[in-house]
Amino acid sequence: MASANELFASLGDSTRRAIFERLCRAGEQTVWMLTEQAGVSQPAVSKHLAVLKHCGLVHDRRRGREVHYSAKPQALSPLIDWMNLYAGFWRERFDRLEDVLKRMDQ
Amino acid sequence: MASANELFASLGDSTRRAIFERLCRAGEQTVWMLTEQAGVSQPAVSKHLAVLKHCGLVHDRRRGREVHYSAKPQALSPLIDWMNLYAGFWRERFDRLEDVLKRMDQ
DNA sequence: ACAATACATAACTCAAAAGTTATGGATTGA
DNA sequence: TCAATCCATAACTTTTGAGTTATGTATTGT
Repeated sequence: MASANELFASLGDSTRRAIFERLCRAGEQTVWMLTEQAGVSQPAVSKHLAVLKHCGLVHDRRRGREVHYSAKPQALSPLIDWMNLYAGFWRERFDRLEDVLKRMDQ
Repeated sequence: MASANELFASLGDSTRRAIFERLCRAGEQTVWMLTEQAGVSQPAVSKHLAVLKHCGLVHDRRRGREVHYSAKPQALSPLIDWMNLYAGFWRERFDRLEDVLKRMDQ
């Protein structure tokens, strides 16, 4: 499980976060599909994906010469924990979110 | 209100996040108190505080020649919204999958 | 008034990382 | 088998930003 530190650093880059968001919204995507809309070169996208993969935010599935990436939002849970700790005020909103994440673990 | 982008970038630096965490835990602190435990120089701390202030994560209160900084965790709310959004996408798909599985049982 | 303290800003250095092009390995289709 | 495609890695360049030292601006105490 990645640390909150790694997760914040990972999602701190806007290009990388856009890739993660697209995987969340549009589901599984090949590297080429991601490259088409990322605004950067294919190697740049591959490097971002490697970073995301390193902290568990994405999963890759090889099919022939294509590699399909998908989001793993469960990996966000250390961030949820961090927020829970430092933003106690917003308890109610967190409780709903925690339920979601618990179901994700199963 | 700062964007999720700015917040992620702000908290992506570990020194800066340590400062924010200390303000959350220990309450109001002067720049000097923060410098003593930050492991970096006073100007570095001031710059981090400026970044945190720019996205609303801290508030400063001048008292004579001291400046007291305090955390404003409410500023984290765009991050909470972001998490709710992207964990929510996952939940939707989970629900759809559940529906599919239920129909398969029948 | 003057020295000392607290902080911010300026100017700069330097390292990390985001980007590039070039290339290699694996797979598919002809 | 051979050209084309998909992706990753290597090598390199460039930019960003975190750190430094030096200095400026208030404010306090004597």
